[in-house]
Amino acid sequence: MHASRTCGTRTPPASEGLSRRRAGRPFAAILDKTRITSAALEIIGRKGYDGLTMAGLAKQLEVAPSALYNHVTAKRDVLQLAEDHLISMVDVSLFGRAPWEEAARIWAWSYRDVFAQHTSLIPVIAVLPVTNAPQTLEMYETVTRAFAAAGFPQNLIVSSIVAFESFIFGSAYDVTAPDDIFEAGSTVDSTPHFRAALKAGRVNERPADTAFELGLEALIAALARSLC
Amino acid sequence: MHASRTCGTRTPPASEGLSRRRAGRPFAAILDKTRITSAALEIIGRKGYDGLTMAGLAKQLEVAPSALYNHVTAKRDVLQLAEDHLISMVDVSLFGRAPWEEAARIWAWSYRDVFAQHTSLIPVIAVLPVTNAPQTLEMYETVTRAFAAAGFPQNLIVSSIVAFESFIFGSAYDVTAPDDIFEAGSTVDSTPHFRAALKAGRVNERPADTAFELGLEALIAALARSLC
DNA sequence: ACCTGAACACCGTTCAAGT
DNA sequence: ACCTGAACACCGTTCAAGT
Repeated sequence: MHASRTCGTRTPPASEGLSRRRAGRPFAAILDKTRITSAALEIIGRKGYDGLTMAGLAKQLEVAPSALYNHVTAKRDVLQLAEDHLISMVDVSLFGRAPWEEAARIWAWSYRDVFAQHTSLIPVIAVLPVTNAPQTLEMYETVTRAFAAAGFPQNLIVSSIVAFESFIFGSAYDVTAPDDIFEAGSTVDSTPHFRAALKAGRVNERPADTAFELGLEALIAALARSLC
Repeated sequence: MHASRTCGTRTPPASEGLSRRRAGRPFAAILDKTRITSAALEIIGRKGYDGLTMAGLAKQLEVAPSALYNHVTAKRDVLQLAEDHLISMVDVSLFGRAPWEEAARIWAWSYRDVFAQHTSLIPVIAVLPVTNAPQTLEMYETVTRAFAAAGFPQNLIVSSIVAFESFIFGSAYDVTAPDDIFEAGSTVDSTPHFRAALKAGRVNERPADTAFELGLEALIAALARSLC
């Protein structure tokens, strides 16, 4: 992966011209979607979503920015490629091998954790047609099969998945919230009830986890009822 | 509101120089946060979040772009002002006047509807310290008081509100998803279970509403149990 | 078919200068 | 105190030209 950094001691000769391999044939393709995706993920991991620019991506790939547009039609495409790769990191391994509740629990937690580190992609996935996202489609297939096998009524499966996902995406944002997000800060306290509840609820040093568990277990428990 | 459009037939004299009122005193302030907020909301409503630029905002206010920076430190501030105004449109009127379940239901639906029209502000609110958002703080106070009055254990209130909000924000995105988001489109169908479930679940022409109701009622039902 | 180089039409933000 | 005008350091994207 990303061979351009720290690969041995190779120091690219700055003034020797292009060092790119060229076959005898007219052209050796330099770019493809796979290389673009992994370079994009590398940059996002290192500098965040705001640090991902088409110019920076091109630089990482040692290519002119305009060259990218031979493989993607817009920056949005790059984000969609990254998103689909991210989905493959979600843990669906327990579906079909453990009770439905337990498999859904592991799936939801890992789904949230993956996107908590990439909240900028949430607006992308939320509107992304799965047509262009094979990994995403595969996840839906796996989850659907498990829900059906667990005894869910056929007509409730997609709605249930969407409900889970909505909660997961919203909760992913919550993970990234600053610790002092609820600090009222005013000298005069016009929100005594809220402040008291805030104090009483601070039992965990990871409040986002407490809220996620509460909501997730509520969803699982209520949906499990439509099984029998 | 926004007096600069269609106010009578006033045609501003283009070549007569500044027509801005100036008192005898050194200066008449032209900008303030209120004017900036309402102008921003007007632009967002007309052209969406992507259409909101500092230059466009300045133009709407008949001012140089740099003038804005006397009142806000960055564009983020403008978005936070808009967000706080949006919160005041959420319906909290039933809290304290109706059973907890019913009040929470109305609150959640209106909260989702408001942000479904402004999904671009979700990343803003999710990380916005309430210190700078008086309306948001007021909503939390109202909701907290009602939850406490309904008999919620003090230490669960904030987590419950956060769980609701997470589900609401995620669901707001879902409203904006294109209708064909789940169209697999491939000739060979590698996702038969998912496709079948999709077909069976399409009972409503507003699938986002079906999923939201399912999840919301699950949350309400499960949380109501911690009351008694 | 695929890449380069130059250009276009924007962005948000800063800052000296004015009043 | 608050505004203007000019400038800065970027953006994403297009397109004629090369090979």
